[in-house]
Amino acid sequence: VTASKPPAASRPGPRSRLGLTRERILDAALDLLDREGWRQLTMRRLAEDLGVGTMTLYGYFRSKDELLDAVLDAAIEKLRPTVTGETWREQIRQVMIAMYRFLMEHPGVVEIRFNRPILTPGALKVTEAGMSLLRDGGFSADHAARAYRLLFIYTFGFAAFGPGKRPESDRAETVAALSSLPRELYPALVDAASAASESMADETLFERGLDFLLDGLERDRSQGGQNS
Amino acid sequence: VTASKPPAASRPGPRSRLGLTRERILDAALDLLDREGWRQLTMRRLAEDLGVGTMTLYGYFRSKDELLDAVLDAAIEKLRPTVTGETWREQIRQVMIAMYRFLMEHPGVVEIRFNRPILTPGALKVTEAGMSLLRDGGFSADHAARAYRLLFIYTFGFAAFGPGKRPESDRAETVAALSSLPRELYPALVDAASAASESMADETLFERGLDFLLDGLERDRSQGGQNS
DNA sequence: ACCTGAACACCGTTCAAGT
DNA sequence: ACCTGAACACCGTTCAAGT
Repeated sequence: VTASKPPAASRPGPRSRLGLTRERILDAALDLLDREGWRQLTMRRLAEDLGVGTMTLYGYFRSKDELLDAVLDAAIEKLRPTVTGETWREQIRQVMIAMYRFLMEHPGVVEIRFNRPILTPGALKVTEAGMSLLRDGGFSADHAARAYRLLFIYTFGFAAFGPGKRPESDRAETVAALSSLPRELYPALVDAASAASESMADETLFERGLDFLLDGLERDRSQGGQNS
Repeated sequence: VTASKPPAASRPGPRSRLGLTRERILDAALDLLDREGWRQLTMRRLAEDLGVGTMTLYGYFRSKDELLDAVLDAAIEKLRPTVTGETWREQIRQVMIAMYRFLMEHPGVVEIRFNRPILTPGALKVTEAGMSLLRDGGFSADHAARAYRLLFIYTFGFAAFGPGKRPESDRAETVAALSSLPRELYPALVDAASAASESMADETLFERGLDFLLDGLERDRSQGGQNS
C-alpha cells in the first residue's frame, strides 16, 4: 500500500556470500508462484528452493509482504505490450489483451493483487501508459481515469474468475457435474452445459466483452462529457 | 468442487448437547467473515466465537473446505433478486446489480469464490435463474451460456477488484500517494488522481460497464447467431 | 452419540547467536 | 557484514480419549 518504500536501487541487499541477490530471489519466487501457486509460495519453501536458510531471505526483504510486492513489480516489468494501433481504441485494446494474456501466464499475480492493491513502480508505469493513451485519444483526465479503471477491472476480473484458470481436467469435471444435474430443477443449466463443450474459446469471450466496453466508451466519448 | 456431496438434509450433524447446529455454525462463520475477513476465519477462532472446542466443528463439517462451501451456499441463499423488469435486458440487469450489491455486503464471499469454483445448490439456483431469463428472452442455450458467463465474470470481477472493497481511509491514502508522484514520470496518473476525488461513485461505474455489455449482447442477439 | 485436549506438520517472524 | 537455528505464536487436522 505504501508507495514510498525505498526503491530497489537504494536497498540492494547484502553483498552476498552465497551469490544471492534480490533478483535471484524474485526469479525463484515467481517461478514457484507460477509452477505451484500462491499457497506453496512460503518463505520456508522459497529458501529451500534457493538452498539457503529461511531467515536469510529476511536480509533481502523485510517481510513476506514486501517480497510479494517486489515479485509483482518484477513480473509486471515483463508486461511490455507492443502498441501498433493508430486509434486510442486499437491501442488500449492491444494493451488490455496483452495484460490478459500476461495474467493468464502468471495466475499468481492475480492472486496476489487480489489481496491488496499494488502501487509499485512497475504497476504504475503500466497504468500511466494506458491512461496516457486515452488522454491522447481525447479523453479528459476524469473520463480517462474512469475508462481505464473499467477496463482494468474487467481484465483482472476475467483473469481471476474466467475459465481457463484451472486445468482442462477440472473443466471437464465441471461440465460433467452440470450435465448430470436433474433437468427438472436446472433446465437452462443442463442445456448450457451440453452446449458448453463446443463453446467459444475463453480469449474470444474476453475480447468480445472488451469490445462491448470499448463500443460504449467510444460512444460516450464522441458525445462529449456525459454525466457526472 | 464436488457437486455430489451429501446434501445438508441427509447430514444433519450431531444432536447437539450444546445447542449447536450446522446453521448456527454457518451464521457465526459468515458473521466472522464479513466482520473480520477471510484471514480471520479460522477453525480455532470460529470455535472460540461459538464457545466450543475447536474439534467440535469437525463433527458438523468434515473439513474447513466443506465448511466454506456451506458458508457460501448459505450466504447465496440470501441473494433473492426481485425481478420486475419486462424485457430480458431489464431483468438480467436487475439480477446483476443485486448480485453486485450482495457481494459488496459480503466481500468474503468473493474471496472464497476466488480460490475455487462453486457448484453448490444455492449457487446453481442463481445461475439457473439468470440463464433462464436469457433463454426466455430469446437467447439460444449456447448464446445464453456465454452471455451469462460474461456478465457473471464482470460482476464478480468488479466486486473483487473494483474500489469500495477497502475502507474509505485506504482510498484516501491511495489518492494521496498517487497525487504526490513525480509529474514528470506519471503525468496522466497524477492528473487522474486529482480528478479522482470527485469521480464517479463505484456503483455508477459498475452500472455503466454493465450497460455497455448489455448493449453489446443485445446487438448480437438481434443480429441472430453471430460467430462460433 | 457427542465433545475435546494433545499432538503433528505446517506457517511468518523475532531474537540471539554464529562466522 | 552476512547468514542462520531455535523459539514463539499461529494454522488445519488426526487420533485417542473423555462423558
